[in-house]
Amino acid sequence: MSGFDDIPFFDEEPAPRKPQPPATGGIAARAMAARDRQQRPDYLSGLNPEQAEAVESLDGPVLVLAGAGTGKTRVLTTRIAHILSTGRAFPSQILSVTFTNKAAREMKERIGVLVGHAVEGMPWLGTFHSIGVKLLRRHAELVGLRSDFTILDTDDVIRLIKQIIQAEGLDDKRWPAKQFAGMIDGWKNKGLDPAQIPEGDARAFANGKGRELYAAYQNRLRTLNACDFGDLLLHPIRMFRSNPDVLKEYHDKFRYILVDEYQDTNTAQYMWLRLLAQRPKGVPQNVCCVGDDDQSIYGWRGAEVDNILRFEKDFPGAKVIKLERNYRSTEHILGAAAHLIAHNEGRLGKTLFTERTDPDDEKVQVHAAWDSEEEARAVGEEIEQLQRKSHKLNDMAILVRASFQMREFEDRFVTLGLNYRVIGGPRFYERLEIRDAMAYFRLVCQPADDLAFERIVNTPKRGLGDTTVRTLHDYARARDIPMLAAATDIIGTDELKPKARKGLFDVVADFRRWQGLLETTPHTELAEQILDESGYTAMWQNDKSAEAPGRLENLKELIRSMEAFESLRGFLEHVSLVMDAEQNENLDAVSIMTLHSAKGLEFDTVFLPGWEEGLFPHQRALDEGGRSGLEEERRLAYVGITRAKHRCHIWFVSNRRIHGLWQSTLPSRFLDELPITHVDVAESEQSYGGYGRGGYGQSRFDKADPFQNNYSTPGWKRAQQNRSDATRDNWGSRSGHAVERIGYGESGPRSRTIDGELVAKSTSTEPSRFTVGDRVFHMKFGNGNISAIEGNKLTIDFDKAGQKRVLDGFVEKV
DNA sequence: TGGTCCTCAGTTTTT
DNA sequence: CTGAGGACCA
Repeated sequence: MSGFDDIPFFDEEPAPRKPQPPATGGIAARAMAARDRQQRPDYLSGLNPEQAEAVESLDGPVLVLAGAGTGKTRVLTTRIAHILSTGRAFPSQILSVTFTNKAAREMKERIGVLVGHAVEGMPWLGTFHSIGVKLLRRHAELVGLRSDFTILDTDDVIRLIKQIIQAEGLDDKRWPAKQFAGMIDGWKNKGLDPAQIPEGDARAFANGKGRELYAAYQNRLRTLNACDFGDLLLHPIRMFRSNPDVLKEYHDKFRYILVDEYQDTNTAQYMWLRLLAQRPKGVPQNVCCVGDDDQSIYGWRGAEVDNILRFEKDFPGAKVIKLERNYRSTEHILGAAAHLIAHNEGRLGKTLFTERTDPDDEKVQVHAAWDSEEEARAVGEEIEQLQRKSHKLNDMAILVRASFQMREFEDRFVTLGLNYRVIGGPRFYERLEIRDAMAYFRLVCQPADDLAFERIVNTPKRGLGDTTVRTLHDYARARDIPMLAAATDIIGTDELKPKARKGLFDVVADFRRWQGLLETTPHTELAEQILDESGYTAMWQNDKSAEAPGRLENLKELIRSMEAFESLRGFLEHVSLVMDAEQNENLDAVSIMTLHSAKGLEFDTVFLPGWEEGLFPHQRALDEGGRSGLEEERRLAYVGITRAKHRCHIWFVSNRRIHGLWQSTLPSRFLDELPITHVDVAESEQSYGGYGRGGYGQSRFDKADPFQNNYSTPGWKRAQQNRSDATRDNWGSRSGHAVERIGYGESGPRSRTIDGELVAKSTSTEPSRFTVGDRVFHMKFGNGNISAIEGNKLTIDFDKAGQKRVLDGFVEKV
């Protein structure tokens, strides 16, 4: 390597004020390094020995196995600061990859703080995808694109695929575009071209046309000058493979490579990294990957834990550093988490420990509730109690397995007047009105963006229905021109009816005018003008529906958020990659989110509701993922527990409403995998009965608490047995215990209570043992009369609880 | 073209 | 039970 100034890139920073980076391994470098070791700079002083080693091992491959709360981000950022301040590389010579924009943003901030003075940029710190875009914009022509290609999001992709399926003369109902989009995504995650996909996969869709459709889709993307998210990884890989000279430029350029959350990389990302990390024999591969195999929870979307497990083979001579000293949680929380995760096989094996022990630290609490309503109520009460002891709501979080669980908490918090915020719900940029507006902007910047054209050509209504659009589409395809251009042509002919022609004429004129203003008018102003002149704003102003005002407000917000950008183009690029909008952090509120979105976060108090078989671990994970599915669920549980700093409260319920029907549930097997030494079973003052309090009968907890005798009540033991049985057929065994009785009615069908589908199907043909008008008793709702029967689903008018629908296994004739 | 009815499905999510 | 998406009719 001769240096950096002969690398022909123009966006790199000018000559540094700091010391010149000497050639690696040079005498000066070693002297400087020695000096730095003697006078350890500030930023190194707070590190523990393992962290310091991870930061200072700069030559050769390094794998940092960073357990939860062990200072992973700190190591990464300090390592970069160290590289910079020892003059080993310029910011532009460090490639640093994260998975989310948020992680990238945080790293930039923290590096800035560490280095003190302004570090220009870190132009190559970003997500795999944003770095992919950057590479592609420079070398687009090498993969058959123009550098102004557009990036399609999921919605665009689905619409495009739908068109392709229809164009093939296939029934798009039988072969849903969404499903195929998922398949393509899966293939791209694995780095597969149409030619490379497995024969079985190719046959599985559309009577064996899978491969053909995938190829057609790629062709279509190329004509549209567009990429989907997968292409942002695959195109650079293709480009590097077929242009070794270009790859070499980047080899010379990137002196250090860092990868965050390595356990989440998929095969394509892995190939990408391998390519960039290649070095001639004898040249050290300065790759540093940071991750935690125990926190790999994205297998279902293509992440390969294997990548991290295989690191030492992939990068010979790699140094592996484990960070196990935890700075986040109490010993009880760590003890519980460690014991749980130890049930997984195929781990690299870390055990977190902490040096702080405080006898006042609370153990992990396990609570039982009668049903999910009570669960929400009780959690709400706990939160209020903590609040009274002046704990901040911001320090509390409810982490659920599936988003439908959020609703009951939200309902409850609304009635309590408790502030909450839902993290991860539908996103700002995915809203209808925002996407419409964006389509207008896209088409102004990108006249060839047919998907944008089709989206808004008749929004607001301009009398341009399906027929017109199809005519335009065919016209454009036949001549291989964009649809907007086709529209321009076609209005000069008499191919359209006068009404459509007029409408189209106006649209074309509008866009031509806006395009003309692109360079001269400030972009926020132009954006507003576009929305007004197109009639889009008016469309919502005239809309009387309840959402309309909100939508208008969102449009204003959209314009406002554009102010931070220099141009419409810059804004569009940002949005296509960064779909998140910032949350209001000033409000003190409880966070509600899924376990998946909680990864990387921490809270003083964490509530983990819904620890029941079938929900957590999720039935589908077990059915589809088998053993590895179960292990991933267990890692998810591990992630959940390790989010907590001081208090971790786990809940399970006996009855949960699934698809509108009340079903009885069994405690999660994960509860049994917690160590009793670090866990307390919460004894609650209040009745677990909920409705039962009023005298409909006793809650099962009045008689038997499943936690008595260290989790060894007969019911629970039996539940354990049933679960571990390979055959799911022995549901007949039962005793007088309440748990059993609820789930498997005396003479009811032999069906699994957790799995709603099985229950529903297995009985649909059998005649019901009940008839309308029967007087029945239900454990939760008490007495009532049957008013309707559908298969095994009963509609019952309860005396006190009102009308409910329940499964027949839950009630008895009186 | 717009609204209403019906059917169907129903984990997790980033880019 | 809910929400989405499609079919169907005015």
